[in-house]
Amino acid sequence: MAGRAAEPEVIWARPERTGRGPRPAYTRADIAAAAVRIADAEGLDAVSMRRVAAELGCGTMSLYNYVPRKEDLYELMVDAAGGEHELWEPSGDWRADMLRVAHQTRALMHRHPWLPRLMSPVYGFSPNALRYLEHCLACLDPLPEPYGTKLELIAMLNGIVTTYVTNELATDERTRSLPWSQERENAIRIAYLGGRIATGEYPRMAAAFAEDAGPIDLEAVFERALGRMLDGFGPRR
Amino acid sequence: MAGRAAEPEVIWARPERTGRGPRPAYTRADIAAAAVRIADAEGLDAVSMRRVAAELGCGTMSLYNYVPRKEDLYELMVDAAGGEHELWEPSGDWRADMLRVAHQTRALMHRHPWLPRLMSPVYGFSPNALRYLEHCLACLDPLPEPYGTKLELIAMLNGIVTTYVTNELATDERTRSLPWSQERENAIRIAYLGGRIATGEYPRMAAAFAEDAGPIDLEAVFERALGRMLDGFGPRR
DNA sequence: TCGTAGTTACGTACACCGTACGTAGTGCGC
DNA sequence: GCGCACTACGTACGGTGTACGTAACTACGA
Repeated sequence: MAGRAAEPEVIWARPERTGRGPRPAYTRADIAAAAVRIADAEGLDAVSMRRVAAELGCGTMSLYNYVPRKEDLYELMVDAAGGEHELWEPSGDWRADMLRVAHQTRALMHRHPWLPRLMSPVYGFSPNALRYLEHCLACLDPLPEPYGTKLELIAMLNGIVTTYVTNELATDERTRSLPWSQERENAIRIAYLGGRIATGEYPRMAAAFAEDAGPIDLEAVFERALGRMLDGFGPRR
Repeated sequence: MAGRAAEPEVIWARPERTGRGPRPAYTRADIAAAAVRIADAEGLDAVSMRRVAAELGCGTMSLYNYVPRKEDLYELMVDAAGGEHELWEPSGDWRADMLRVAHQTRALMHRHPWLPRLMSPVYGFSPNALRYLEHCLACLDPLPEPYGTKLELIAMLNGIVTTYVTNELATDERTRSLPWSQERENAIRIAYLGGRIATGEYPRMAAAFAEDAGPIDLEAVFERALGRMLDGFGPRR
């Protein structure tokens, strides 16, 4: 009694099972899986404590025995998704390996479109985050730089992937979600933008739109961004 | 009657004033300013339709005359913050100018810590976003690349700034928010991480932490990231 | 072996959220 | 001057996170 002590600790620091009392009906993995299932099928906003509890088949407040705050539920989800990273024996070519990491992360985020929104702090040292980091560092073994630099590289890689995938997803979303037909939405946008540009206040924007290099290949843009970033590291040039 | 047509359009495409009926009591700028004031003082989560209406001194539902959905309120906020960008006559050195842009954006985000969270799609063509883009393009005039490449550069710059500031803010937040004293929180984290590392499963992570190059200088990390990114562009090397 | 303390489970309740809808009043364009 | 499009705003609905109280259960210390 006397108020259960609120625990600010990282969820990974508290043991999943303490030994006292009846054995918990679910594991953290169960809970994470349920939340991920909902988020995949109905979007992140559908993930509420009530909904997850219903998916598990337990009372809403029972969830709070496993997850002190909703934020921690999110951490469980991110970790579960991170577990889908398949790791491999480093090839010896750190550049190729890091490109492969980036593409895998991108695929992961496309499979779980809610991931980017939950990844604001680069990584929270969840079990699978540690596995992932260790793997990246292993891939970077051939790179003659201190670990500090390697961690910077990894952070930057994750940042770029997150940024680009977020953009891709936003574009997808925009074209899919509204039944006001994409053409109508686009027409409105173009009309507005065209009107703005026609004022002559933005000559370079006008030129950029006039340039019109056909439909932009987002995949290629992603590739170029990665390449340029990795060029910034590597053996002293 | 017959249901007011829900309007999916971008808020910037609808005129602020139509001419008919009583003149609106507030301008979009008033509303944006109120929301920004609240977000700055009490955090983004304190920005609710009710709260903003109260700040303005009007009824909650009156806000919906100006802003069809809450999401549009966010757009107003982002645009208002974007208006704080001070633009200058390009120096002729595009690299220096872009660094200056980056630092200014970073400062802006530190002044308005809620900004990164609202900037998921790189930019939504709000009035101030257009001003900003045009200015960046002007700074990039000396760079002999097509506009497509320049836009990629700008997107990447914004992405990196957002990523790094998000990290900085998360760190700040973590150290500030909880009165459980930062030492306690840190101690728990270190203990957990140390325990994990001690298992020997993560030898490179262990080495990375052992490297211990003193307290990390986030500012310097930011600078290096920018430099490396800009190196990826520039005259053919 | 047996209390008892620490857990699990979960229903109820509260304060808050976004916003659909209806109604009343206002002032411009025809 | 009429009518209509607009502003203003109160009420209400279905949702949210979660504090708190209670009952059942089990592993440990005596």
